[in-house]
Amino acid sequence: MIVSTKGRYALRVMVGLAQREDAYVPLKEIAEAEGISQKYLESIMTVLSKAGFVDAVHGKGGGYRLNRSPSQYTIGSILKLTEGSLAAVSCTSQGPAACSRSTCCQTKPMWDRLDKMIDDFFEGITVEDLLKEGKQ
Amino acid sequence: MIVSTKGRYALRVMVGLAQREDAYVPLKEIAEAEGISQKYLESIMTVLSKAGFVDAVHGKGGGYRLNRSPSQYTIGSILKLTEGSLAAVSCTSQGPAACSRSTCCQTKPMWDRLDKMIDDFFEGITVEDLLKEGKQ
DNA sequence: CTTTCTACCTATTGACAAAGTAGGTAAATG
DNA sequence: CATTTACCTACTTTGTCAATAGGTAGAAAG
Repeated sequence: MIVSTKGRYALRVMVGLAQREDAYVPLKEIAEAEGISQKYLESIMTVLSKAGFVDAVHGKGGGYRLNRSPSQYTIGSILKLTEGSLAAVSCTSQGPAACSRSTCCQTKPMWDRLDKMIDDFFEGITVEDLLKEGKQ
Repeated sequence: MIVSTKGRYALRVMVGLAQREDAYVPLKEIAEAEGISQKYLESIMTVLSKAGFVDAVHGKGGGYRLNRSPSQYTIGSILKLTEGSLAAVSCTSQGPAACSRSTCCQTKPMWDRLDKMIDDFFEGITVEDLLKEGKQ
């Protein structure tokens, strides 16, 4: 599984917020609309908020909303934020966790190409694209 | 992580066996060459053997070898066998585990396209391709 | 026919992360 | 001040991956 529920929920929430345009939507409402546990969703919204992907306002009439146009959010940026990484295998990671055989491994170049392909895929889609897709 | 060590080890073993051509290579030798635990590798070789991907011969002079030309093995076929599935997300699975929102989910079409892209990628590469890649 | 080499089989363990839960604190509004 | 909301820290549960342990059975050589 390359993308866990965390990233998938985040995407659905972002598309949902895009549909609501400039309104502030409380967490409770998002959770119910998407069928996600409120408590679990909290941890996801915190990440989105801290990274500046959404505005958050306390108190009555508050909640979350996007702070840019849906076309300004790539799917890749949202997934990298919530998942940490989109690597299909651990082989391609750098630093201390790097594979000791990476210099001679005959499969490594393939993993690099796969990573590149997946990254291009997600960076080439925006929240706006998903919005439109649903309306067809 | 879309591909675990099981699948990655299996690929490396298949490429390794391809290099040895028609010789029977004992598990112990493969494990040492690839730096994989013998016992763990056993479970992988059993899968490859039962699926008819390799020939296995007992006793002295025995071991494992490929039973087709390296060009006859797609990477996709090996990974699907050892990993069970190459799905990037659980959303795209059919049957009882299917997502209840799949019919209305605005992200689902994207996951379907991703799965297709990944499948095409792996089905378009063979063990022979990886062999050549290492020699460049 | 016995020893050695090899594959094959079943079960168990440890580590880790994902997914979800619980209970409280702080800010904004009316 | 009361209500609504976001924010924070910690915990539990679950499941899978990765690896380990200890055997059985087949094939070949001496």
